[in-house]
Amino acid sequence: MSNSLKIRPIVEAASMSTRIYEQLKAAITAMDIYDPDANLKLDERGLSEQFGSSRTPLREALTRLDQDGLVKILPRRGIIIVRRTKPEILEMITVWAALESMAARLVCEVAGDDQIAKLQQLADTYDSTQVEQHMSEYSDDNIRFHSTIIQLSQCELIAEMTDGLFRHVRAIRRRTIHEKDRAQRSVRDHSRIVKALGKRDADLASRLVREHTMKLREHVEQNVDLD
Amino acid sequence: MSNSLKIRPIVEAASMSTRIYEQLKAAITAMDIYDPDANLKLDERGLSEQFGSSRTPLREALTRLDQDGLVKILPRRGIIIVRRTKPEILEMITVWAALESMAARLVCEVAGDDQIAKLQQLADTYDSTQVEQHMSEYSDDNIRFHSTIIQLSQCELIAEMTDGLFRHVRAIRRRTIHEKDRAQRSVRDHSRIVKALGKRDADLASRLVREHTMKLREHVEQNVDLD
DNA sequence: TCTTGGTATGTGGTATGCCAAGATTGTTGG
DNA sequence: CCAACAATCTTGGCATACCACATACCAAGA
Repeated sequence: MSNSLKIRPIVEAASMSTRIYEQLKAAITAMDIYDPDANLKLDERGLSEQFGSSRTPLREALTRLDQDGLVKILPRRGIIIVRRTKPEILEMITVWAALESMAARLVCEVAGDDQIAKLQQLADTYDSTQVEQHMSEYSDDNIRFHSTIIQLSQCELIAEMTDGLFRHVRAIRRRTIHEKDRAQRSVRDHSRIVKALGKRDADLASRLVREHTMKLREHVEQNVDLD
Repeated sequence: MSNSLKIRPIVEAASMSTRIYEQLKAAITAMDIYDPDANLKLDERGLSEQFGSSRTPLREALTRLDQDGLVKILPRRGIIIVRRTKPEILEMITVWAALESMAARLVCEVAGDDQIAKLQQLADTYDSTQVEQHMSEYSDDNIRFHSTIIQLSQCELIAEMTDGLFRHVRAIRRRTIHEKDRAQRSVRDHSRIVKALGKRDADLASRLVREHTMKLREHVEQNVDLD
């Protein structure tokens, strides 16, 4: 045993409004906002009561969510959780493609071989022949693969920006049709991407990443129906 | 004369907080925040008095500015206008490159020939030999060229995201050294970009745009000194 | 039954006041 | 003269009250 005091850093108590903001964000992210029966209306006074606070910090949280684009505040009409239209979702995927493509380029420059090896591991978790049996898990690991690329790029801003995009895109995944072919192709794409990163071929890697994500765009455009 | 009343819809007045938000954003954008003598501290109570409002709408505006990353609210310490660090600026330029590069790709697909012609016009305004004499105007036209590409991509999201980036990058332009060589090369780059767009060569156009912006990144990295 | 003005209610916007926690200044004991 | 402590000021966080506008409901008249 150590002979020194074991001090854990004081968890800096977040302000009430910040905690409310985070809780609401998590709650909105978790719910299926594209369910036609979903209740998208928020009640300021009711919520402030539930959180045991006054309206002021709650309103600050809502302002931030509004700024994030998660809710829309309509003066004297109410606060609603926003549903993205299909064109908006497609734009998000396009931007995602642009950012991750650049991230791949950066990875080629700054990542260590060991880090790329870890990426390899993520890509190899699933064999393309057995993906179909583990679709639900694959979905998460798929996201993990992509966000790992972004992490390895060491570009904090790209990480921030894609974080918001993932949140929205994830929400409509429940509405996507899972073709088995797509999953298999996805696994193969990942493998190719890792290989390009390993060879430090920035042009190839960024192209593959872009094309891979744009395939998703195509898929959503053709197979996802909101409303 | 018509026999019916001619009524025009009441222009819905923006809320106090929104107007304050916009004014503050414009004011912060306009000032030189990297001037060592700049006063970066904001006073809630003082400002609310200046705006002739109470603290509440002002605080909402500040919350939004905080969310935008323009100011930082430090509990019980004050509100300060944030200065970007050099690494942050470099990341912004990188993201800008990624987004505009994708925009160029989209332009190849969706823009009409007439629109590209208009872009050509912007690019041709300056001859590479006479740019040096009109540096200040060129600076604005330069931005105009790039934001036009983004407009023509018809991707609203890219437009939004780059808008915030431009705001920050523009702020440090006052601190950049204007080498005449750079301006000349810039003009030539623009010309090449337009040509690629005209030929609908998406790969080439996106590459040129990316390289062009990354040159700026390089330039800022080597020649701009904040603090 | 249908139209229509009135009214009650819901909802976000704003004003104001108090509080707690840093920051600052002043004071005192060594 | 200076360090340490205390009083005071500053400043953002929060609670509460009231307002203006949107909406829904209702009743009276056609």
